[in-house]
Amino acid sequence: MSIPIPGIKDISKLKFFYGFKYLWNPTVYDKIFEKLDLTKTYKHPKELKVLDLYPGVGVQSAIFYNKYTPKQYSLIERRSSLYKFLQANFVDSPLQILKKDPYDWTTYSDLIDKDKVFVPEFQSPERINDSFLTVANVTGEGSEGLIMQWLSCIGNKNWLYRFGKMKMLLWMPSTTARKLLARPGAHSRSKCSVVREAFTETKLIAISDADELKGFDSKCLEEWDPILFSAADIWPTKGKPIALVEMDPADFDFDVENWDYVTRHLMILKRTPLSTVMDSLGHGGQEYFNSRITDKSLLKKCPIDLTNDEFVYLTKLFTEWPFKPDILMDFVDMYQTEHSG
DNA sequence: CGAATAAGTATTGATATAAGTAATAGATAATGC
DNA sequence: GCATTATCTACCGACAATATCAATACTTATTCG
Repeated sequence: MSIPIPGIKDISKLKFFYGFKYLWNPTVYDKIFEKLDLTKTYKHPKELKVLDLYPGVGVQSAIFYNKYTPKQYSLIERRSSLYKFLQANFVDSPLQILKKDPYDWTTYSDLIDKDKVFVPEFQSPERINDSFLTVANVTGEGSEGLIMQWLSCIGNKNWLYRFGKMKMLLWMPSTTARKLLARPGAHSRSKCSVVREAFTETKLIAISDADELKGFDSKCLEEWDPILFSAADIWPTKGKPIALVEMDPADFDFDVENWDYVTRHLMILKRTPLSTVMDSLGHGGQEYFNSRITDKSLLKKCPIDLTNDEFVYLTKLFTEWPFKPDILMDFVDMYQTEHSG
């Protein structure tokens, strides 16, 4: 018995979407799931537990369940109009609808540790966890910060990432996807691009506006070959385009705290050559790094041009620096006026 | 030379930065009579 | 049915700073009749 998929007729009656957007067209979902080829990772879908964050109208949730019938499928949806919609559409369905806020850290500790309503299995990081998947829709223009926080959880191996290399399927605004996926030297290369490069293997899977592809690396696009659909396939239709990204945690081995300090401070002056920018890591940094960096061509590069491997190399030099500043003392206080005096 | 064009550069305005989300108002739904 | 109360969503106020980037206006340099 399959779960009925909510149609656009009903979806469009809903008033509030909280600035989020949802793909509703099942045809596009068919293409997406065909492309994702999830059974490659999840050989035994019957053992799979899925956490669905901000499922919204639940079209994807229903299609996913019908396709794979996982062991457990939990939707975390707090916003009342959407929660009610899910309740109404999925009565007596195996989908578990929980009225909790995906933004709150306590939601997860309650779910997993306290109430044990959704308990994922830990798997060692040799491979992608094949019994635990998270899908999320964070397409709200104002919620970009949440994605970035989740990403840093991969680096800290906390939050849901304490259960190993958990794959995440993540809907986000196209502009966010562009920033995340930017390669060295690209216009939108930023700290978060480096974070993504350092901790994950990430692919663009689908996007709601072909024009947006201009902002992505053409070599990568060839490899990803994302599915293009249209604004008419999403609801609400107005607003900025959205993108689906597949994010797998990757192996990394470096001091995350120092690396974070180095990348953050260098990327502030991302178009200034290393030969002159290194003082931003601390007094005397320029002298130190100029003497330590043997490769002259690296000194000519700017932070925006650096790969993560190069950032890791700089981090190594940084940790070896006898006069390096105390990175724990590093809170950038923009509004110093409040405290001086 | 001196006018036309090319190249350089100062000025302005827009956008992104990082990454716990402040607060309060004003509309809608629920309640009570 | 209607007034009152409770609940819910919408307001980017702290980017009250800085760098970069694109567009434009304005100088200076170069070409060539």
